[in-house]
Amino acid sequence: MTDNSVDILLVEDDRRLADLTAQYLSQNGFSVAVEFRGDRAMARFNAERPKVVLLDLMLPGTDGLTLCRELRQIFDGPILIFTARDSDIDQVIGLEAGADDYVAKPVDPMVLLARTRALLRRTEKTESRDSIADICLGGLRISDAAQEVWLDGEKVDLTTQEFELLCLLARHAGKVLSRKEIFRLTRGIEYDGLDRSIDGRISKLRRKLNDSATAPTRIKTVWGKGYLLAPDAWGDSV
Amino acid sequence: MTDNSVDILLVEDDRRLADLTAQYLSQNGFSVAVEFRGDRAMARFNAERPKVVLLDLMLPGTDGLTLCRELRQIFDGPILIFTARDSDIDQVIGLEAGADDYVAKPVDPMVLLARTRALLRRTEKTESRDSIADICLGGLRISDAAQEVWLDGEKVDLTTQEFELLCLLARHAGKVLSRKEIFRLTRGIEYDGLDRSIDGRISKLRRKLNDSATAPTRIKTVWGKGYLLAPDAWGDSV
DNA sequence: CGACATTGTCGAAATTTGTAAACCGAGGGG
DNA sequence: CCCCTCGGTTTACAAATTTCGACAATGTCG
Repeated sequence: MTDNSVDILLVEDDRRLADLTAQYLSQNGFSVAVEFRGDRAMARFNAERPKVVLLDLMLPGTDGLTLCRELRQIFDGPILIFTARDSDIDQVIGLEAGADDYVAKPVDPMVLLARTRALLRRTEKTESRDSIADICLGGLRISDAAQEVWLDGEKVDLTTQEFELLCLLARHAGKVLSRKEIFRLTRGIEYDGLDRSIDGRISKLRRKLNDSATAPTRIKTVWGKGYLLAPDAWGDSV
Repeated sequence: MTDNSVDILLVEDDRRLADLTAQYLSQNGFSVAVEFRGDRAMARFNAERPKVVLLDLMLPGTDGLTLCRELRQIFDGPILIFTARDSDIDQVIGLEAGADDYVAKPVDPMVLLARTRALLRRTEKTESRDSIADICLGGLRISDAAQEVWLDGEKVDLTTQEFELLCLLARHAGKVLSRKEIFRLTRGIEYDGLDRSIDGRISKLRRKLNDSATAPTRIKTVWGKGYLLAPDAWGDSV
């Protein structure tokens, strides 16, 4: 899944600084991709799939803060803002925009490295849920390897896309996934805001899993947000 | 939810600064415990079980850095160091010692708050999986995981927003929440002062929970302030 | 008791979702 | 090559949910 992706996406318009920083990070074991323009950053993010994003705020094209908010919609990993704008209120705004850290320029690359490491230390600890054996939730068993799903001992016949969607929801059981995220993670393209294919697939999935839209026990709708797979709310293990 | 534990443990020997900081954090919805001595910090941590630790480095008793490393052995949650020692190398050492963030004194409490929130945002996202205890108040049971509400054994059918609102009130049961706060926490936008959607939702919630506006037993109106969810054993004095 | 501010409730308009039916393109026989 | 099937997408419309303003009811203060 997350194979040929770089570790760090560095969004910075000052090329000399960007090169220096990238070089330092590379020397310390990270693979780095550099993007100079704000308006290309999202596309670049999609292409590179980095673990961390280091973001300058003053960018040609899109504003860095806007970028941060957009990124946050589809990216769970750490975002670090580093910028010349350094007032207290700027920091607060940056952090409220969804950034994990905010450092003022000029910044010693060593500090940037230490902070990046601190962020990764925190996120990598929890992200060990990628390619495991089976996922079991209530009467549901999802075999990732065999691409099969069993419900209360009965095998459920799902199409490829239905299976992908169920897997995705299961891997993030209990968390709401927006259509935007679902689009990105299953098809790698941007959600245009009016596509209904996800809804249709959810509808079919619900039928096959004996679930209903009005009183769902497994796949729940969070109005205005997205869908979520309920974790084992059915009594057994906690 | 974790109940009788505080949100934040503040370890700081300057009492005036500690009080000021603690007060500011309290005003913004966090419960805070303050510890002045480094050598008592570990014991205090065990007693309080906070979600976050804010740590000064210059302390009587144990050194802050040592404390940080020890703490890290038994504590997975966020540790934020804030100190007067501010060289780049100090930062790196602090972060390598296991801290999640490092800010230089003097620091605006607003910034400290924003950074604490950023840290909590990141850890709570992943920790919500195993701490899915239900909230129970009188005959009311709110299951955050399953997004379900039960009243006296009967399941109550709520919409997403109604559920969000009830959850919010329940998490702060006994505390008045202004429309401004409710707006910010449920929709992330500012309250314009004349929108009535909250009131409308409260109205519907009351009906579904068999509560009345004129003689409320659960959702009480605090005139000119906002709403609050009454814990069960309550008369009417506020 | 007014004058004013705040809250309760209703319903129309706008937004979002559920779902069935139409559509489309890629195989797979015949 | 044509026809058929199947998975997948798009369209269309109904249903559900939310927003937001109107207006009555209620509370506060002088």
